[in-house]
Amino acid sequence: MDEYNPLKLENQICFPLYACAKEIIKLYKPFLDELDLTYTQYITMLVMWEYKTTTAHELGEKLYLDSGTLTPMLKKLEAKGYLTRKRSKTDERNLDIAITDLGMSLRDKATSIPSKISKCIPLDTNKALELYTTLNEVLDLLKK
Amino acid sequence: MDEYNPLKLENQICFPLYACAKEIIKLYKPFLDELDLTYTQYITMLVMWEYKTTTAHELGEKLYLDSGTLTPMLKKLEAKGYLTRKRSKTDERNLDIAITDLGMSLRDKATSIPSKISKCIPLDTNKALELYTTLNEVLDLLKK
DNA sequence: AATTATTTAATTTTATGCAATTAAATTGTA
DNA sequence: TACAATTTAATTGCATAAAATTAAATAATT
Repeated sequence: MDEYNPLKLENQICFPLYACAKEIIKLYKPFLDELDLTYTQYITMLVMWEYKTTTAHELGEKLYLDSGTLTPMLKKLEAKGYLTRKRSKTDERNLDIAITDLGMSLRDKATSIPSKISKCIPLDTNKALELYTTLNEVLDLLKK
Repeated sequence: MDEYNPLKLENQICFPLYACAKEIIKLYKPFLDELDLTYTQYITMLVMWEYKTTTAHELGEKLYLDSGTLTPMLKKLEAKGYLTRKRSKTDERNLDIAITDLGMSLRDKATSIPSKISKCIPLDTNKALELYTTLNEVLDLLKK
């Protein structure tokens, strides 16, 4: 019997998380291709569909992304006509982001994605619920 | 009471996974900096410490990485003197990877990392065990 | 009012990550 | 033996991702 080896790939908490995240994001690809969105653009649109307006800073906090990733990506979404970027009137350091009608109309095409993805993931509903509850908890606690 | 909205960020299975993976990999940064390894280089060394020799192809399968990511990274690890890259004698399409003594000596410095990381992650041992058991199961099932 | 500190987006650099293509080697088959 | 199909690493192009730096604007302090 081998001794427990903490340096084994599968015994580290990071690796299954890392690999699983990549593999599951890959599942979204064919569906997102139909919407001409990359994965990061998709999660950005998820926030925009829900809140309609926000700031670059707030988006970064919600998505765990910094301006180095956000800035060029938001410019692309603006170029596609899905949102607008505008300096805030009250504090010009802030960048206000607002969804457009075109961006809002994309939402209908996206509603079917979550259920399609669920079918591709080999986890029963309870296990899946438990999984993302745990992960959301960890995320929350890591923030502090 | 709001209706359940599957398009909410936190209700998608992908997002907590994606964000959690990123945040947790970030925790490794200070420890890996001491070893002059990036995260992907670290998980590559985890495999090398365990198996000593392998091929580029096998590494890709274990780490869920393709040659576009592996090739330049393996060259960097070779440049640091931690491993060697050599065409296989029996099949020159294969690239044999072998750990060096210098690479092997790195292992001692890495043994303390997993326990240090565990202390940074707000999850009790059982919950953590359950988490990566579930994730490893999903990974396994996704392969089929 | 002037100066300093803070906040924020943008920029730069380095490292993944992945799809698509290429090129070399091997295998299978007629 | 030839030749087509397959396998594999390498290359290319594009999109993140994160750290470090820069620059602009605002807030705080004296």
